[in-house]
Amino acid sequence: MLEERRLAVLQAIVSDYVATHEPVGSKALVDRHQLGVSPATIRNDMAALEEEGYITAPHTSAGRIPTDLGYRMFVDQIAQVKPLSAAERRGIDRFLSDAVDLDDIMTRTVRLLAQLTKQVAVVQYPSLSRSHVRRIELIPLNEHRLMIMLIADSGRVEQRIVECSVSIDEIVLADLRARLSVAIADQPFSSVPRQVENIEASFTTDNRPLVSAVIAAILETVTAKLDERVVLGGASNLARYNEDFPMTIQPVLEALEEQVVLLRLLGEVGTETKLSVRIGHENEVEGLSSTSIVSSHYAKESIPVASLGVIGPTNMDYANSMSTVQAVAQYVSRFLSDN
Amino acid sequence: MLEERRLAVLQAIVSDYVATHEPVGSKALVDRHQLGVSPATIRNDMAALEEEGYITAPHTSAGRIPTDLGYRMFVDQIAQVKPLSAAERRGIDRFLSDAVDLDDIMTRTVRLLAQLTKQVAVVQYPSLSRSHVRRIELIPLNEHRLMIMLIADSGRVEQRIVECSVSIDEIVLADLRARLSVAIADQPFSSVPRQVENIEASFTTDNRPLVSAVIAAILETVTAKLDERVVLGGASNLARYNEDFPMTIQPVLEALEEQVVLLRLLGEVGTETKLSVRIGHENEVEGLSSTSIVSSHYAKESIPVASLGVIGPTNMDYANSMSTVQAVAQYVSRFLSDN
DNA sequence: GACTGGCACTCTTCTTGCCAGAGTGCTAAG
DNA sequence: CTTAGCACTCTGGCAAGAAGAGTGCCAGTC
Repeated sequence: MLEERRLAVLQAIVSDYVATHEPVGSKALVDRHQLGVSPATIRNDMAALEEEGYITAPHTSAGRIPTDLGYRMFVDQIAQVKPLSAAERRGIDRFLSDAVDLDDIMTRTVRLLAQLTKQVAVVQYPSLSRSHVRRIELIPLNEHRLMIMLIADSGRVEQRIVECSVSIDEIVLADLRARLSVAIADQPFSSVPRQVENIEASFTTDNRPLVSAVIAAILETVTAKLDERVVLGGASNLARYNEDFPMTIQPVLEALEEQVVLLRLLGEVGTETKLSVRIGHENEVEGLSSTSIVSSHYAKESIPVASLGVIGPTNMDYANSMSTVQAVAQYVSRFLSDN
Repeated sequence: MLEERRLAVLQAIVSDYVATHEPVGSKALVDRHQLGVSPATIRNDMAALEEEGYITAPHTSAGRIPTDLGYRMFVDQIAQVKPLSAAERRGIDRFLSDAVDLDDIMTRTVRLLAQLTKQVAVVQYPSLSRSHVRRIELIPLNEHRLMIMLIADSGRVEQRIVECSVSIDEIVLADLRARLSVAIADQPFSSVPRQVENIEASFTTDNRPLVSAVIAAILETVTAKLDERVVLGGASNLARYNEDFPMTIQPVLEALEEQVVLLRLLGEVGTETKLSVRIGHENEVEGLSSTSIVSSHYAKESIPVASLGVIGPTNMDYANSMSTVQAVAQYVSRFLSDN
């Protein structure tokens, strides 16, 4: 009974604080929740909870606010994520189903997330390292320049322009394209370096400059750009939580501009757990120690290909964020797989 | 003499205010600038300037701050934009010359601008309406889907996926591509709708579904996406001017997320004046009435193709912003033309 | 006629002191 | 284990006063 009620108290504190963003006191708690005991009892529980590190008091005579640990406990406790309403699901469905291509899906997803959660949203493009090459094209642009296009089965397209000192021979190019196509089409991107390594040797030395330039560019693309792209949305929602953390908006904005940081935030794709919540200092990126990240993988044909999520203040509405992120991830997965 | 000194006073007020962001009084003015007259004289001039609407006093006994009109006068007065230092120019050159393709140029440019001006930077991709088609490709992806690629002479690439109910015949596709290529290659994008309108008729009815789907997609791309792309950078600089305008950051962030708004901000490309400054309420976008925009066209081979610029508080350092924007625009123009 | 010094006046901002309110911790009793 | 009561502490808001900054105006000077 005791343990049980303490948990209830913690939950009540978190949900009240999340709603009001103000320290919550013992009296307010018994008023707003049916706990069946008096404020004094709650106070004892609160003292215990504070002792254990789940909540803290900003000063002697304010109410309590949850610590990161308290949020963590709260989040872990919500084992079952509450499902979205039918209307919300329909909204998501409608909004995403108008998308015409991958770029469009990504843009719409990020808007959707930002709008539904009122937080900053981040969506990662399907990782090349988890995709297969669908097609490669070499398109001559002029005498000395050509464009390489790599199309992934996820719909993602990478292009790159190659400058070549010698003039480009269309026949050689077609030959090269054919060989490349045989070597890497339908292969995972991760195997591309291995697959192309012998191609250069099969051309005459005359054509080597062109071939090696192309291959170098391909290698660069598949290695450097492997996970690179992310889109960001809803930055204006940051302004709202200025109210609570006046100081912290700058580092957050800075971090958001760094793609690398964003990618780290979304975390490694491939762990089994789908929905992940990182609270406050649990994420090691400096400048974001007072923000929480709720993220999830999304998949194409049941294989996780990338992550998406939202970033907000630690006192955000976890229940809502978690269910929204999960639902959106599911819808995106379905759309990718259907295509 | 009288008129002349008033102008000097206005200039002094603007430059002091821009530097300190605090109302500037008569005493401070004579201390920091060699005006050769006493504070009392300055006060008379200030009263006159206030009368004419160039400056205003936040309250009875604070110094004066420039009005939008005052900034306007100040900006118009700086006819000759001061050139950047050699070191700065070298920095720009070095940073941009590493760019490998158009995307890269755009990304680097926006970073450069944000960094040099400490403001929010916006760069528009070369407008399709000012570009010519260099090449068109139709790439089959599978039985029912193909990708259209339109490559502009500016290096910009637009791609789009087309879904087709009938299965795609490679021979027809090659034929279509050839005809499209003849029709629109080296033509301005604006003429594409006219050039393709008769192509459909030259195919047998069997192939019409495919052909019309492709043509519809092309039309959509060249019309809807004509000026669409912009990149944004340095949003974290917004946080800094939170200090002065605590309330206004939210609408600004919101406006920045709307591409349409950004495009309107950068203004129509094609007017003769290169460097443009819009101050405060001079720009009609709501929510940005306390920001100024310094923008410039950039060109490819002397034909202006798009704009770039910075957005900042009205009390920004105009001299620096103007010279930086101008210099960066020149460099970008050179890079585009050299390629 | 243009400039200057002086002076009264007006505001803001900072500090101080004070009071009310909220919330706690503790103790003693049910 | 729970509850009521009470003393204690801390914040936040408000008012009053002092200091500082800057202006406007007037009378005098070059």
